[in-house]
Formats: sequence, C-alpha cells, structure tokens
Amino acid sequence: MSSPADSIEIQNVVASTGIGQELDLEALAEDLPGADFNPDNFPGLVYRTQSPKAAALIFRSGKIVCTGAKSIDDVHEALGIIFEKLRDLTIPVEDDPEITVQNIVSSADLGHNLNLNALAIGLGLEDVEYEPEQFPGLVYRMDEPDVVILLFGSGKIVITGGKRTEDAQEAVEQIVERIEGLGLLS
Amino acid sequence: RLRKWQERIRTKDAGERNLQFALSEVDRMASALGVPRSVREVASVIYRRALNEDLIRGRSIEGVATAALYAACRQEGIPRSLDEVAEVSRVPQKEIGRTYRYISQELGLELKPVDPKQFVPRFASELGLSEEVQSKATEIIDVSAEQGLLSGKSPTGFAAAAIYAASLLCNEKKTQREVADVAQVTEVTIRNRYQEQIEAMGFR
DNA sequence: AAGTTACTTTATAAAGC
DNA sequence: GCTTTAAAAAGTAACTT
Repeated sequence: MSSPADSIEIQNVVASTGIGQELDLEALAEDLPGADFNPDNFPGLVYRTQSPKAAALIFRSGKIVCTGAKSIDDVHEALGIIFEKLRDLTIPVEDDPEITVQNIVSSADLGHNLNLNALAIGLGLEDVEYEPEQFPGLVYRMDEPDVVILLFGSGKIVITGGKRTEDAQEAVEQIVERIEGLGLLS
Repeated sequence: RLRKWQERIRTKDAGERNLQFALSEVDRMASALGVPRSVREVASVIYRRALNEDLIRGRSIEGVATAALYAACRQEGIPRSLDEVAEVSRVPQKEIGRTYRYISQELGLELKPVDPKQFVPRFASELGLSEEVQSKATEIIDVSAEQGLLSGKSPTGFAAAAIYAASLLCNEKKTQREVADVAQVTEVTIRNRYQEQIEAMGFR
C-alpha cells in the first residue's frame, strides 16, 4: 500500500537567521578557511559546511541564509556549526538566534505516467503553465497549501514554496485527488 | 499649468510613438517570418491589450511586441518556435519566452500547448516532401501522442522526428541533418524521438 | 554513438545596484 | 529586475572521447 505521500523526500531547505551583530566580511573571509567572498559579484560571503552539507550566505548585517540542507534539523545543525565558528573567532553571536524556514523543496512520485496535455486542460489553463518547448514540466500553482508543483510525464513531481514539512504532504494529497477526479491518473 | 499641458502632450506623443514603433516592429518581424496579415492584426490586438493593462512597465517594448507576435501565431494555429521568432527579433529568446508566459497569464489568453502537427506542413514543404509524407507524419504524431509519448517533449523535435520517420516510410528519405536544420533541433533529439515513435507505431 | 557537463523551470532569503 | 546559493524533476544542447 504505497501512497504517493510516502514517496515524499525533502531535497532542499532554505532558512534565514541573524546573529545580531555587524560583520567585517573582508576579515571574516581571511579567518574562515574555505570561505568565498566576491563583493563585486555578490554582497554575501559564501561558506559551506561538510556535515551536514549546506551552504550559508553571510551578510555584513549579520543576517545569514542557509540553503542546501536536506532537513530542518540539518539547517539547525549547519547553522549551529557556523555560530560556533564565529564564536571561535571571538565574534559575539546571540545565544539562540531565531531560525526561520523560508522554503522547502520536495520531490515525490505519483507512481503513474501523466498526460501533461490533458492535465493542462483538466487542471485549467488559467492555473497552469505548460510550455514543453521551454521546460518539460507542467507548473501548477496551488492555493491551499500555497505551493507550486512541477509535474512531469513520468509522474515524478517537485513541490516548492512551502514553509512547513506538512505542506508537501497536503499538496501531494490534493494533487492526487484532483488528478484522480479528472480520471487522468492512469 | 502650461508646462503641465506640454508634458501631457509630450507623454501622449511619446506613447503614440512607442505604439507606432511596436506595431511597426510586429509588422517587420511578421514579414520576416512570412506569417499572414491576419496574424499581424491579432498580434497588434494583443499588444494593445497588454498596453492598456499596463503590462509593459518594467519590460521592453520590443520584448512585448515579439511575445505578442509569438502568441498570435499560436492563437491562429500557425505557430513559430521561440527559436524562429528570436531570429527575427532583437530580444533574446529567453526574454521572449518569459514575456510570453507573463502576458499570456495576465491577459488570460489560455492558449493550449502547441500541437506538433501544426509544424508538419511548413517543415515538410521546406524539405520538398509530398502530401503523402505529411499525412504519414501526422498519423505518427497522433498515434505516439495518444500513447503518452508527447508529455514534456518539445513540439518541434516531436514533429521533426515524425517527418523523418515518414520520409523513410514513404521512400522520400531526408537525412536527420536536413530535417534537424529546418526544425532547428539537433540530430540527437530526432534520433531519440524517432526511436520512441516507430516503436509506438509497431514498427521496429 | 556514447558520455559528460550545463542550461531550461519552480521558490526563497539576504544587500545593493 | 539582476546578482548568489541549494536541490529535484526531464528535455535539449554542446562539447569531448
């Protein structure tokens, strides 16, 4: 009894936080081995953690964006490592900076091939963007939960834009119901 | 008060000039693409609607004009690929696609996905292929699309493969390179689609 | 012809142009 | 709008071997 919802895998979590302290990124780039800082290109300093694997964008304001983590726990772990590294450099970091999850990207498998042409019309052309000349996936914007789903001919899907783990779960249940209702889940 | 008036006239003139420019660009590109006058008229209607709905703000006039023409071709059932439209526009292909998706959404054009069959007459005649090849290609497209092979595939590549297959079946062989050139896809794409299609047709 | 790499789409924060 | 970062999906393209 495998349901599509059981196939959901979180692929990427984006979160933001801040240490409540201004930073000298030039100096930080020197002191942090492996840091990438090209202010001409982008105002943030890029720092990657190995385990868990993630990338952090550190800004002059002390605000930080963490991306690439595979779970919300990994986001906290990766940022924890960065906070410690900063403290090691005698940079004062708030005791427990608030971490806000901004986006979760998940993938799932509906287990059946999809006729995207029929689906585009069935879901309603007004809510759908399907331009196979430009991209093979059908883009469906869902209202509740507020996420965007990319659907492919293979039945594999991507859910993005959600902020809670449950958003992907609900989105999959909803889209399966809608596609079944259209009789298009072969 | 006089200055305000002059400003109004100036902006009105500027608006008129911009509209004139956009419509003349639509005309120029339409001629280069060889699309009928009716398509140019549809394109100018779409452009004027975009203008009235204030969709041009933050976008280039030429980009919206090109996207309007691309949309008009589709609406009239004689689509051009983004590649073909980009060739006669000074706007990059990526921007044309992005602008098309935007105005299509905002104006509620609700255009159905491009049907590969719509490319068959034009590509086939450019290759000098017979009616027989065209109807065979059309049949191949119908059969393989019905078997779900079209999902996610580029309409031009799909049409190109069917034309290539049909040219073989009708003893009017064209090389993959020749077909690839008129459809502006790679031989690799034709080969991949061709293999799936002949299998769907029960040949092999 | 096969293999690799890279680009297309979606969302999202950050600071600045 | 753009810049950068990450990740998935599948198609297409441009290289190299």
